[in-house]
Amino acid sequence: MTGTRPPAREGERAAAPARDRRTRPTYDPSSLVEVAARVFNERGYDATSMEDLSAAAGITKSSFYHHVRGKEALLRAALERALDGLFGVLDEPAASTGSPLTRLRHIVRRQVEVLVAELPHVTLLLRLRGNTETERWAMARRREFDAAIARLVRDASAAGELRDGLDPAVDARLLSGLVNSLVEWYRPGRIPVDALVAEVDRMAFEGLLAPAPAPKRRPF
Amino acid sequence: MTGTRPPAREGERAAAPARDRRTRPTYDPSSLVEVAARVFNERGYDATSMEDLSAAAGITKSSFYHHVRGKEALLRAALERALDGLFGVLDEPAASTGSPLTRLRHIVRRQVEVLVAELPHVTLLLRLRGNTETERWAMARRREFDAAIARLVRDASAAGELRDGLDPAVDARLLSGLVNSLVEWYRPGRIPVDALVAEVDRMAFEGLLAPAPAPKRRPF
DNA sequence: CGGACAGGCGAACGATCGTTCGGTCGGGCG
DNA sequence: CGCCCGACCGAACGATCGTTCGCCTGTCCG
Repeated sequence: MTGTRPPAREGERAAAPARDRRTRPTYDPSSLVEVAARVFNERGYDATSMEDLSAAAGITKSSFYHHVRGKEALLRAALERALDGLFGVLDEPAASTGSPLTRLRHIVRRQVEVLVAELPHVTLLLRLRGNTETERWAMARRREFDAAIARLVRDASAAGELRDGLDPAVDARLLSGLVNSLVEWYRPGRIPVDALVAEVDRMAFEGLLAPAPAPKRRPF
Repeated sequence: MTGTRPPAREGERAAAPARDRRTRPTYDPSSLVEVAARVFNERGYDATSMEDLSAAAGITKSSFYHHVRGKEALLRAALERALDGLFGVLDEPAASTGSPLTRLRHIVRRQVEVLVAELPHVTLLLRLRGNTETERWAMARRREFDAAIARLVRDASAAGELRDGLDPAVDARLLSGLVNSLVEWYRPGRIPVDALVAEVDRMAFEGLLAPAPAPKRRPF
């Protein structure tokens, strides 16, 4: 990191609890994970120093180590939260009842909601490069999730519920890519979550195009 | 980088030209940029050391500096190549003739082709965090490109060429996200480029769903 | 009142980072 | 031949990294 640092937004330090000091649980582990995930996403995991993290929490680097085992432990905690959210969707009853297409659409819609609810943690998950054992573990779990989606797309295609002439393997990738790309631009509060869910669902399954005025297909 | 390194694939060093040494232009700048872009993508820019880069080129770190100004210069060169490819699409005649929808579809299809042709460089561009001045410059240029897409989506929507009830701003983001997500999984040779282009186009504009057997809309 | 203790701090550790420097080697050319 | 110069290298630079250590300070409990 010889490079000049980004502007380092105002009040970044203010993330610390507003307790006027010297009251009991100043920093609980889970709130520190949240702070860490946010800074990891701003700078990238590798470019984030423990100094950056402790400063964002409002204490010095050495104090920070009283609450946290290390940098990689913070990463793992954040990634677990993301993965728990995603796999939780697969465990819902609606994820395994009905036609493949019905289940797929339900999972996609819920996946969008989890992405928004756990935005920093899922963002972190989607940007891993696999440099440490922790990262490779999380990437493997993420691949399992994607594989579940891919299986559903394949089943829906086999059941004739998807457009003809498409490659289910490619479409599964594109579908995941479409959903996951949310983390690159969505910020809470800009648009309501249910509107976002509807927009993603319609684009993925119905496309952007206006319906043809006089459909040539299946003329009767 | 305290973490254990990824397996470091076989023959990574073999990227160096097979010249049996001591012949003239052993390493030209542009091939080194290519090597660097590849390693940057594998490890992430910040996690990549000059040692990693020089080893991938087959020479020592100090020798590497005879061919290259520095780490950030390599990044800039790679990013320029990506941006030149993308903006080149906007300059094509077909990008400014015809209806907004026609122009949009052409740009999207060409954008996919550029992504594939310049896969490592565009991948690098899409993963920037903005830690250095070079990164922030490239991110700004990338935003200009995305803004051009967003403008076309808005125009197509205003012309009634897109499905009703959609938010053009959101759809532009989703469309870019869909296309850009290619860099996360596409590898050359797996599927032909034109098949990929067709698949992206159909998913984005027509959706995954099979057409309804008896269309209720516009019954005559 | 006193000792335990958690929270916080400055200073320092070994490692690794990007970069520089001085020097060796060997083919091309006057 | 002798000189030059580009390719290459080992060693070292200051900076910064993640992590540890010893110490101080207030608070709570017995």
